[in-house]
Amino acid sequence: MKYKEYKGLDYAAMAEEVLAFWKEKKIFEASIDSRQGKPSFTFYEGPPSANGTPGIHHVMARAVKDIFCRYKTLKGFQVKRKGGWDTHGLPVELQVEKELGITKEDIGKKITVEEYNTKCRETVMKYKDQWDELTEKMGYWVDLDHPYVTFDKEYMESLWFLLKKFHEKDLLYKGYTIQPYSPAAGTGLSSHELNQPGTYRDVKDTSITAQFKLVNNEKSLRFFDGADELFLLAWTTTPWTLAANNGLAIGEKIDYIKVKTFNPYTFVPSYVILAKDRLHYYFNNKAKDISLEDYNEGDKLIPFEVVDTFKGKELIGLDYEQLLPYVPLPKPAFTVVAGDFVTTEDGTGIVHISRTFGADDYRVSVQNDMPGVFVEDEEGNEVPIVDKQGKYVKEITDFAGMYVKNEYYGPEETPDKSLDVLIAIKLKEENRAFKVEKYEHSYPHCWRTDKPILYYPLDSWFIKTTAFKDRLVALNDTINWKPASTGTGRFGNWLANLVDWNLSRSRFWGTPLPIWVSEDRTEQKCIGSIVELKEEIERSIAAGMMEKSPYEGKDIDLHRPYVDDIVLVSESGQQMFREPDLIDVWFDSGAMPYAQWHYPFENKEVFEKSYPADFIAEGVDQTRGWFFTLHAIAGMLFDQVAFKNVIANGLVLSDVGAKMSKRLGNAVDPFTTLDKYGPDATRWYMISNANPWDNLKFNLEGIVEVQRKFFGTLQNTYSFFALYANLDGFRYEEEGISPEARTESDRWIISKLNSLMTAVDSAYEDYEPTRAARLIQDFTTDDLSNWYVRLNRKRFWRGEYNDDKKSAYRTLYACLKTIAKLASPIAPFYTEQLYNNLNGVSQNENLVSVHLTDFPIADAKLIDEDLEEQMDLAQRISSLAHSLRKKERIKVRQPLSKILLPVLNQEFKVKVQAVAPLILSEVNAKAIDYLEDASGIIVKKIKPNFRKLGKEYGAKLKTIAAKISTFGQEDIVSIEKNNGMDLHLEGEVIPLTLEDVEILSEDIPGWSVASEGNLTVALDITITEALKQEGIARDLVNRVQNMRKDMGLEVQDKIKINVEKSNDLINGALEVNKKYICQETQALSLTITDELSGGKLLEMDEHKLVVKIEA
RNA sequence: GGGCUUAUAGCUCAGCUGGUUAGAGCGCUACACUGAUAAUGUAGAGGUCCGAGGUUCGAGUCCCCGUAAGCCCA
Repeated sequence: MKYKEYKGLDYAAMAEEVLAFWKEKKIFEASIDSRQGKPSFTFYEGPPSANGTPGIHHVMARAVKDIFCRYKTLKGFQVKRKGGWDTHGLPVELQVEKELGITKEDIGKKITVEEYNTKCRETVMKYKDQWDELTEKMGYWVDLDHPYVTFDKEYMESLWFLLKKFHEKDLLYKGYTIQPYSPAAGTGLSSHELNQPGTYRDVKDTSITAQFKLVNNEKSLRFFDGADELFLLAWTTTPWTLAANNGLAIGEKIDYIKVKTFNPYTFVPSYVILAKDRLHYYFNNKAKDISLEDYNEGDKLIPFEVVDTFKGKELIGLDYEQLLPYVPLPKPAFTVVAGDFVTTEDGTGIVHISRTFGADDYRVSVQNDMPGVFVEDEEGNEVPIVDKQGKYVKEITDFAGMYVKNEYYGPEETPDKSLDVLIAIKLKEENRAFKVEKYEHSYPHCWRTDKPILYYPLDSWFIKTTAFKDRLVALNDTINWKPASTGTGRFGNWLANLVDWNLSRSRFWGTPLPIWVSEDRTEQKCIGSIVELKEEIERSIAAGMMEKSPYEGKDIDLHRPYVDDIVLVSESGQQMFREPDLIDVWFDSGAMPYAQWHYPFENKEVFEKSYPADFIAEGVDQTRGWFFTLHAIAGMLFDQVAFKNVIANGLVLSDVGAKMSKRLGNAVDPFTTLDKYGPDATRWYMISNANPWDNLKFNLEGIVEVQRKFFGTLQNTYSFFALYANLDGFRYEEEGISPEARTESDRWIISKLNSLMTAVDSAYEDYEPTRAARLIQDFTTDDLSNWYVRLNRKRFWRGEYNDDKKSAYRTLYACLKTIAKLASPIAPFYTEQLYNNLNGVSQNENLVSVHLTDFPIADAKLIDEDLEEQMDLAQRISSLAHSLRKKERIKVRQPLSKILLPVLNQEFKVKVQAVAPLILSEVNAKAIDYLEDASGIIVKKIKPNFRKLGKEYGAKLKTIAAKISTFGQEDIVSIEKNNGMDLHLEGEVIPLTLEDVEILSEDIPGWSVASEGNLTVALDITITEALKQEGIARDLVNRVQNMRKDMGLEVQDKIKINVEKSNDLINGALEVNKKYICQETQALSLTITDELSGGKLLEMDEHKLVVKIEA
């Protein structure tokens, strides 16, 4: 059996083969089964939605997931991973509506809810095949045969179970949110509906800048400062909300001013407060020089004087009087609070807050506990001061029954003066209006009725997440976030500013809220299982509430419309109807740890074993989505984290850093990419190029580079091994020399390899895949290929199959096999092939797949740091010598007699001596001449040790450094001899030790030198006759080798060389180096003849030579 | 508007707790090597480390204020 040899490698085709192999041998299954009984490592798959096609960023996200599942498998864990599908939600509904050419309006009219939902169910899996194909092709191992599907009855039953738990704990309650609402249509609008083109229109509304009168008390004393009355100016384009004002918001960092002026309508002298930046808008600059005394009532120009300036922060907590006191409110209403939404782009920099009619307003009111303006309706329910038709309630006595927008009136009924205008007049009369004007702005309109919408409080069900805020924060602190900043920053801040989770959605395709409420709304029932639902239906039928169950004669389906038809009976015997909302789809996905196992109805043990997750990974855009809902449900119901480690990966952008989108046409198709470059290079590129949490500027050239640089080099190295191993019949059978007894370079690469194992292991362990990939890549290209193989090539193809050769094979074999294992989580296909190519011949591991192996464990005995350091020296010295050759224009093939190397200490010399043969062969020189200190020809340089001196002397460092730089050779010698020196500086004595300075050799007089850091190298460039001849011999070897290749000879084929007699130098060179030439070229003989016919004329520098080769 | 992240060579990225010539790969140019060869080595060109302040003997690194880009929230 031979190691497989390749002529070029098609990575994509290779991946196909490996894929077929995995399938046939069921390797994925085996990777789990073989870990039976071992500790489990739990991974949760965040469910994708299959109603869209997968993109290249999914390859990224899934590569990250796959890497750690594979790694943990290698580490001996059993890693079960269930696939899943997210199936509910608005995107599905929208797609169905698009396909059917209908709108939400038509549901229940042109199409029944049942038909609609059936269509949703079909549509949501539309691209499942593509997703499965991508999963398979990219090598993402996840159980696709038993996925969880969020629309499954069992899955939804688990959701109901969880919702009931929230309900039992009194954490599920009904409140309201401020939503776009169309009074004309009598319905709320989704943000999606609001984003339809044409919704926002420019309209002219009456805007009012109102004067809110500050209460003069201890808190506000500093601002009054002599004023009788002091007003905060706040601007609104919806004056009808002023009657519902409950607070004023300012920007903490904004500068505000107090201005002495006159009210333009009542001419009353007034003090007003507004943002400094807005002064020019409210006061005419032409009036700035007019004195307040010169003002006469009715003057067009109103004088003003800025009398005070302060930061917004100082205004927080001030009390003011209610502007339109129709409905009284308790404190802390009518207080100044901070709002992060306040700007000075328009208005006064002070914003009127109405908890019932604005989303920002609602939020800031809740944060500051400010109540909103509500009244009671006939049934005793709290309602806002505008009813659902858009009319003021009776409590607003002056305007009761008026529509708040003139557009809501019928064509004949529209009053001349709109409510906004009437309010403006009222405020002007009361000296409470500072400016009234028509203002043109963009305002959303209802797409059904064309009339303006209101922001209005609508019923919503909430989960009381705020009750668990502290606990959720504390639990989050125990989670290992990658990157950490997402956990502390983005996610941490989100938790710190947590508001209750709004669960309600007014939709059709989703999990219905399992809450039934009695007619008088005093009784509630939350259903937590199918069994319970069935029992309640029975009870209801028995009580005569329903004639028959909607499920009679068919399977239970918890979707709409069936649940809507269920009328239950309350304890007191009332009818109970289901709350019409669906729940937020994020609850679906956040509940997957439980629902994927149909917990608690089935699989209790499985669930308990796999909870919480050890690891999850998704895009950072999931912070407020999946990451949060997982965390909230786990924290609130189970007092647990849902996941212990999480990678929040960044986005995949186009090569110029723009967002990829199908619309812009810059989206990269994952399938063509995988087909063209293969999955390994694609994955390796994505992981090695940048950390997954950084955004990736996706560049196909980057994949090409990875393919060439990493996979090409690795494949070359393997091919090299395979070529010679096959020739020599190496099969890893014979006992070789133990690793400890091998050559320097063998021991060095083995040491490096063992260091690599530890480093890569800890990189994976720390969830740093990029670090792991780069470590493996650097080892492969730099250490293994460019140094070890290059320097040891001859050992593989020259001479007998002896111990040294066997050692070389064993060493290279071990390196390649270990790389296969270390890299297998990232590049599962190529490494599989590499592993099986190696192990398939040697059979020294009884396994059929790299993915069934154990992660390599470093042998500390084989790590030799001194040796690694020595080799580092060898590399640096060689590199310097090469640069000298370059400078002197002497090619490497020309041997030189010696390298000169200054040695400042014996330790250094010993290290270099250990690797001297390598250096000599690398730079083609005969010897190293160590220039000892004593030789006296080395010129030294001294540098202060800034790090050490800086700590000790601080500011004096500058003068010390200046002094040191003046030192000559004698000073340096003296410091070395006396282990230091006392520096005399401005009367001070500074004891300088050897550690305080760095001494290095700089120059060797009379030689051409090269220096780098503390290394200096010189080259003896005298070329003797013997050296010259040797150079000629090497030139000939080179030419002959080329001719052999041109003739198509195999490596092991023997030849005869005939050379035509030339000048003495060349003839001599050939004679002297005959043996060498023959050995290098597999020649049986080298004959010099007087005349040679049919030979080839070779040009070697200035020499010419006729040569003929016979096979 | 708020929160978070990023900004270093033409491109993609390193640069640990602050330490004195800021690195690598790719690309470009030149030279070399040669039975791994569509590989490889050496060298060269290429940098206001996004900008302005500050702390410090010393700042790519720490602090502050900006600018630009991205994401989430509003």
